[in-house]
Amino acid sequence: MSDQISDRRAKLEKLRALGVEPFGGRFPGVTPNAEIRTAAEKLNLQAGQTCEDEAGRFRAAGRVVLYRDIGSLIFLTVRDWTGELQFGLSKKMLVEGIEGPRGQGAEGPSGRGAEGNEESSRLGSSDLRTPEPALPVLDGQTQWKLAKLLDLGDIVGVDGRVGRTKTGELTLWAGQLTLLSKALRPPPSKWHGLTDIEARYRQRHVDLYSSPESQRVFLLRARIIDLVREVLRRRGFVEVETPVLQPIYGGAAARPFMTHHNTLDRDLYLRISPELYLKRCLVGGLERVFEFARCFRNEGISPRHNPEFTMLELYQAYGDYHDMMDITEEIIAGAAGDVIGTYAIATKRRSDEATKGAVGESQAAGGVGAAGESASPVERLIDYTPPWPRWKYADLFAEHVGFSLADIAAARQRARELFERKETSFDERKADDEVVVNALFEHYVEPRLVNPTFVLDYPAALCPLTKRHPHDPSLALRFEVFVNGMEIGNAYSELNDPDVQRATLSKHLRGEEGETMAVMDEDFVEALECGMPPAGGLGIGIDRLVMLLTGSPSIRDVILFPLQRAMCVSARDQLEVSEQVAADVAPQRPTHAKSAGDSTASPPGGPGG
RNA sequence: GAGGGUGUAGCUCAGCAGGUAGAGCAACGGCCUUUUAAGCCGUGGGUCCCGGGUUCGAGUCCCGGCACCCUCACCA
Repeated sequence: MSDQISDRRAKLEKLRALGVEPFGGRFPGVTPNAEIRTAAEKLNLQAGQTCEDEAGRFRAAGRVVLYRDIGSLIFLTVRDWTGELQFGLSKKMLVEGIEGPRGQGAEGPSGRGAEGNEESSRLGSSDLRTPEPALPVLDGQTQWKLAKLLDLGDIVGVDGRVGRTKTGELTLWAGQLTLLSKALRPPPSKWHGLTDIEARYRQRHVDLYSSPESQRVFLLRARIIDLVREVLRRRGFVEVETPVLQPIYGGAAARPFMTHHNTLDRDLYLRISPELYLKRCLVGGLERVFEFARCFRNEGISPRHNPEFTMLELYQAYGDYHDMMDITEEIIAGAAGDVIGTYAIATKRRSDEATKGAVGESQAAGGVGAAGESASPVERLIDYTPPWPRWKYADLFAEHVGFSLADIAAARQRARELFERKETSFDERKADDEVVVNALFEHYVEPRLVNPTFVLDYPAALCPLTKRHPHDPSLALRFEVFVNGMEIGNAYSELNDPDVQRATLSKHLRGEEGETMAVMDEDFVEALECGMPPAGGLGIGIDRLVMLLTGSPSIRDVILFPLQRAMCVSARDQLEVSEQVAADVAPQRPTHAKSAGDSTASPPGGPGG
């Protein structure tokens, strides 16, 4: 075990000996740091001045990120999820009790303890809730000793008054200091946070508390999802939940994860798409439905692919894919404008990629072409201002590939050239015509679609779940939206003819490597036979959307806990050490944990039910 | 699955012609009532990712493995 951890454990015992509970308890009435800052601005405090009246009293809490001990005076920089604030701890103030100790009831002045008051009025009369035992009020001497034992990473609370130091820094001068949680492991440096990308993914909790930029991404993700819900509710959609465990997978072309239900003794798949169930909802008369569907695809991992990801899917009865274009624009441009605050958002690259990656890239690209621009990272500014251009698939193909997609001979020849030059592993000899054409489309066209672009009217053979174009049955009423060369949305005028559906699901296209959308689901086709209203359907990759809007270079930067390989041996050793410590500590816990002794109920930490 | 890169103290990183493993921050002891990544004095801290090999001697060279990042392929 590292010395720093044992040092901190030693402090833990010192604190207990002083009568300080190191892991705190309920601490109601906390004002977020950002709010304290805003409120304090209005007080117009001079440097060196502390606010003497009620308007300057606050209760604040957060994690200690900087600790400056000047002897009889300690300054803490404390961070919560709204920002940072300096706490001032003065020996004189704490020991002599200049602020006067206040009991647990101290909710702060009226208007600020609102949260606490509301809770107590709601819960106060209820016998169901026994109030948590108040933390013992510490005398001034003990509080000062506590202040001296604080470490970076500890979570503390303070009741105090705002003021400004000689240098003008806004400071909450503590009348009372409360330890809310001791940190037994040291945090990463405040200035660098975790820069090791692997550590950021494996120990996301550390990444989050040490990097406000990382926290910001996930707070924005939540707001983007909120905004999507608002847009859809306003349009009359209802949110539903459909099965993740499915007897037959469908709705997309992908390899599934398999699992098994023991009691039913039946193999099941984790869904690759919610589509077929949401359409059953349409059959059932739920006319506008959506789902934030966690989907699972057993395929490669890349900066744009995670084995589990979140897809928004929605279906609107009596609509078509043009309605879906409007919704797509409203959702994505709306999220850019309302959540991010601008229609112009830059993409980013890994910061270390600029130097390290460039070496490998230029070597790899050495034979391919003189495009030495890869040496410098590309940051693109993407413009989400609606409306977005709408191009036909065939037109884009002709423009960028150089001949008509009807010229199959030319397409096959071009595909063979790419294959022979090893620019792609796609072998046209094993593929049907439409698959060859689409491979060229993906190679030549998609990377060039940087600003948001709708691509309309795909070859019907590629779209087994889509209604045919009324004037040209070789086309499907489908669009995909691309941003920064990446597909982020896909929509159809939904196929609702059960006979056509049965036929397309029965037909397997060659060239899809065994992955095909055409998995026959007789139960689904029977549902269509009951009559599904004509409808527009849309899917948007939420993770990718969040990537784009937050300028994150990898999908793993927008997924809290991305899947990682098993940890290496040394990391497991560390875990074993932790378990050893837990075993050592466990027997003495009851002296501090009151509930453990007097309760026959649930095990510690259990839900109690 | 193929190719390239990375792995050194709690964190961020140096070190390389093979010759006792370094800095800043963090930690530990001491001083300081207005600091701003506080400062000053002193101290401790390493399976140089793991396993082999070459060598008198390997963090450094060679081989194998693991993890992560990037590119390509499959896919959203």
